[in-house]
Amino acid sequence: MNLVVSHYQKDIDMKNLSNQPCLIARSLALVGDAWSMLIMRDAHTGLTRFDEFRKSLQIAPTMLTARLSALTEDGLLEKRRYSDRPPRDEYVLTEAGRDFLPVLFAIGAWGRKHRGGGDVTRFFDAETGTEIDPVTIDRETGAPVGTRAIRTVLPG
Amino acid sequence: MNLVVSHYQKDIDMKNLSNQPCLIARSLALVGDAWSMLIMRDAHTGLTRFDEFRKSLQIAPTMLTARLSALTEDGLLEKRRYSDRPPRDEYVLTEAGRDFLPVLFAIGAWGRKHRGGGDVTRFFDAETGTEIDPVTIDRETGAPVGTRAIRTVLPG
DNA sequence: ATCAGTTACTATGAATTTAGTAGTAAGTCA
DNA sequence: TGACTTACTACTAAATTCATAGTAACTGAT
Repeated sequence: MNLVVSHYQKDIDMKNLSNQPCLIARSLALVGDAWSMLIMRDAHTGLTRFDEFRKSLQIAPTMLTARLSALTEDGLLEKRRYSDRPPRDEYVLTEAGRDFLPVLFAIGAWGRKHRGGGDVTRFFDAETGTEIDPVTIDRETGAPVGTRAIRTVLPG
Repeated sequence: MNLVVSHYQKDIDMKNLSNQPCLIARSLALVGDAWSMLIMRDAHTGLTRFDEFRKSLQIAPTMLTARLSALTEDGLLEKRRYSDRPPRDEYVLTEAGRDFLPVLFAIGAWGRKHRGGGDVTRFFDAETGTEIDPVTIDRETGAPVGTRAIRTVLPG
């Protein structure tokens, strides 16, 4: 009985982030936890295999299975067979997964400014050799986000 | 006893994201969960009071207390008394909190591209009236993140 | 003076999620 | 044959999250 009620609520629940008009909430429904973000980070550094993620993150295998499945289901990763015998799959970034990189860099830029210091991992442009300093701007005006007033328009 | 052990582990744990060299991990130690991100989103839309957040997010009060305390402790929000009688506090963004906006917009931009459709909340530049289209670029080269090869340099 | 209403919480216990360890399936390699 | 690899699943314990109810300290209306 409880299960029925709970299941019903889950389907129509206003809190279900995926159905909200706010795109931030919708995105967070998929990657709104640290493990998923860190898996995306590692995928961007080239990791593809279960054990690579497990060793890098020191994550429990049950959690890793759950997150990789969810990210695959949600279209950020793709499961690809790299060996038939023994059967082995790896997880590679999809286009949506690759598009997630700016989010990671924006988070990293915030961390550099507000949680920097000590030994940190740094990123350089491979062509110019300069350190990457990510800024999020509005493509239209070129103004960095946060430097101008914003008008929010709700749907409906 | 359990408390002592658990506290000790928390301080030296290699998994403690706050002490990692990766700035993404360090940041996620503070805001690596959906509630914290959504609170930051709401704070940016002008919400400051406990009940405003609670009603907007439909979050359990225990959770909200915990998140607001953590965000305050971590320097993204500041607790400010707005009434002495009765004693009432509100939570306002600090500079670090305000600097978090680009992260939210980067997440929203990803959502618009990959989870868009239906009714969505939109943002416009108050001056020009054009819709904001966030892009994260490297300040030095001007190249959007993800369009060029990156060299990662680990510390040590 | 009393009583409903507001705001910002805390208390409590149940439900759910996460964590950690061990074990398994399907192989390969020496 | 036996050790090793890889990608998991099973299982239990621990921790977190959730929902609901209740409390503290008022204000403002009758």
